[in-house]
Amino acid sequence: MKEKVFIFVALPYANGPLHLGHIAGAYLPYDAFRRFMILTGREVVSASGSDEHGTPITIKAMQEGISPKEIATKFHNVNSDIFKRMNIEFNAFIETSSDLHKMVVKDFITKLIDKGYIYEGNMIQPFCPHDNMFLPDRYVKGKCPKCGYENARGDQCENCGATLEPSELINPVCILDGYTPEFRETKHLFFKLSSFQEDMEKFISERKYWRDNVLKYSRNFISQGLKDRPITRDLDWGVDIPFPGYERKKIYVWFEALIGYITGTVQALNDYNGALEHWKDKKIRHYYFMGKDNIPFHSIIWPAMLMAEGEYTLPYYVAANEYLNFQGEKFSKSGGVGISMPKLLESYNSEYIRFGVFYNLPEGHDSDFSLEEFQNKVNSELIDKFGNFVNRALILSFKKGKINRDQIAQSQRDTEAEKFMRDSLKSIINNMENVNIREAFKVWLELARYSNIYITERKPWEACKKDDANCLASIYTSMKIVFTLAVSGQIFLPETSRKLLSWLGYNEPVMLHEDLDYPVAHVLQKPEKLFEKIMSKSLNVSLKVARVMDVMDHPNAEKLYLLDLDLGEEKRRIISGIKDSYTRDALVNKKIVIVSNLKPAVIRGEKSNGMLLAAEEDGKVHLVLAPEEAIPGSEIKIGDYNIINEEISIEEFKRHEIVTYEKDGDIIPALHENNSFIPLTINGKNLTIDGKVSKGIRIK
RNA sequence: AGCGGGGUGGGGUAGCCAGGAAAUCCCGACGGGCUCAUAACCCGUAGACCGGUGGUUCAAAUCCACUCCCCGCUACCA
Repeated sequence: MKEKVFIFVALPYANGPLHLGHIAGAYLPYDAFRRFMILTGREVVSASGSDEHGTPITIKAMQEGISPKEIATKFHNVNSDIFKRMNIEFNAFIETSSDLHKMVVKDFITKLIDKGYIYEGNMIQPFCPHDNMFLPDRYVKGKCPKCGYENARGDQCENCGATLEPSELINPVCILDGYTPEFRETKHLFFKLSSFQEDMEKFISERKYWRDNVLKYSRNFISQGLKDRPITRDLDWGVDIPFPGYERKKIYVWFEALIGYITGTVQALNDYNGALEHWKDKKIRHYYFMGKDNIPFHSIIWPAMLMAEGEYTLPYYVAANEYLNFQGEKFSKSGGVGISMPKLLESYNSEYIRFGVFYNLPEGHDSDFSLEEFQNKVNSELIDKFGNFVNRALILSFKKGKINRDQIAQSQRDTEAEKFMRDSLKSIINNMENVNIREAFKVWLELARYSNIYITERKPWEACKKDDANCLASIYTSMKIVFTLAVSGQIFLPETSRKLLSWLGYNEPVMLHEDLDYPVAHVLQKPEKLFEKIMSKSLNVSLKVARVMDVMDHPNAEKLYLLDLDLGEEKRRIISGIKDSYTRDALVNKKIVIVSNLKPAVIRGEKSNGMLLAAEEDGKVHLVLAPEEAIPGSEIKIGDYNIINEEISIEEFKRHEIVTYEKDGDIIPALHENNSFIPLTINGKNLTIDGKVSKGIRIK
């Protein structure tokens, strides 16, 4: 009978599209592990879903004038699509606003109430009379009573680090509308987490095989003493509470989202009672994947909830990853750092993205993702090393025709290569078994590198001219390695592996085990290229031509202008500090160049949607100008860069050094990179600089 | 302020928890080889006193103490 395994991933919050950090931190490692479990013969049930309730979604909905459900559904669909395109698969991907989930939660909580782990208590909560709602602690800000910092949040002061209650703040205000909140007493249900102090200590001490980061966080969390936690909130978007007197409240999201794992199991098996029976089956191992911020919820709180429930199986493994940063900074949608998955998928093949993430998996510690390194690694390691070896072997084998195992006698070098291959395979399996996905991946890649050396040393192309024995043995051994790479590669690069296997005549997934059998080397059709190299480099800087329509003085700033710009289809207003160098009349109708994908900024009370390019020398500003015939709104070309047009922060823009550069006697703007200068052009013509400037001046 | 991560050849990294001969891999530089292969592949050379100081040890990039930098989190977000 097949071993059963449950694999879960933290539910993504449905208030925005996932970015690469989420994918690397949880979903892709999960997907590799799930594929591995299936390929090694386990019967897998896996689940995740959209976490759709909670205040942030209701607020976003209010701001956009639509219902919370619409927001949730929108991002549920966006994220489902991302998973599909990334080949990240689930047996069930639920929505927490579904009837099924509400039913599961209700049953779960009822059981906890019956067993006495839920009690009623009162707490003082800030209430905004203007919005007519209770506010989460962090939605209140005011002066810190400890250090006097003006912008302290209701839960903690960022300046001195003090943990606060919203009611302690001096002059508290609601961050949504600035009104002063009232403090009202409100009753809530509490989960008796405190009664699991000893059980949790024991639970954690029994899980020495977990990763260090998880153990550290968990021990730290427990040692501070487990406190009871409220599990209800004064909200109208969430799961109802099956308890009299709570008709106008909902379950707090953290409590309810965790129960989504049970909902997911029910949905995957399509059998309510059957799924719950499986949850009671202690022989089934439960694996959880998540980012590090989610550790205590999965290593402490959820296990405690399960202990309270009494019958369900506790987590076997909690795999938390660290963070993937983007070019040195944390991914942040709102801060304009990083690229969203939809954009990334527009530019790159999902297999490349998977490769790039596995290569840099933030398993033991934070790691960094930069587009440049990503392309470099895809080109040099995936395509040059792996792709090329596979291609060499396939072509040799295709030309030679079918080779049967009985036909060959391996040389010592062949046996040595085969041993290396076997050891690699064992190591991949072993590492995957212990959820060391990064290491497993490295071993897989190392096998490809080794194999290039092997095939170069054996020179089948030469051997085949002399004697058949060496020719056949070396080709057959090479193909054995290709087969091994393809089979084990199904974990990481499913499409590439599927393609490879089909060329070898395997049209179904091939199960993974230490004694892979490959009796006949036979390449059915002339092999195609597995990969195309990433040729164009990407740059997330969108520069556009803009015609100045009107110029006004900034109402609250002496040195600033407001410029109304014509960008073809679009009109924009930007703010610029060029009053000392340009009069209003000198500006009107000029064709200037702006950074169009900058995150809008508010400067002295006026909103600026972009920034113009100019060089400043000796206090005088020189505008970057587009040729007279340039069409407003058209995009500037920067060498052969592929321009990604995604909102960026000013800091990120400033990393790109645009300078004045002398070419054929003219001073023109160019991007300075790796000691070379790439001119900015439009329709093949260089941009110009207004007035006389020296070369090498920074443009900003 | 608290918590977390990091400082290793020109750039990016592995190794550190379980200390041990020549510190890994990719890019880049230089020289050579090969031609089955996707301007690939293979070999070789130069280049790192492993942030600093002190300690433990026969032995430290690796353990301990102190110290100096960097970055992230403590806003909705892994």
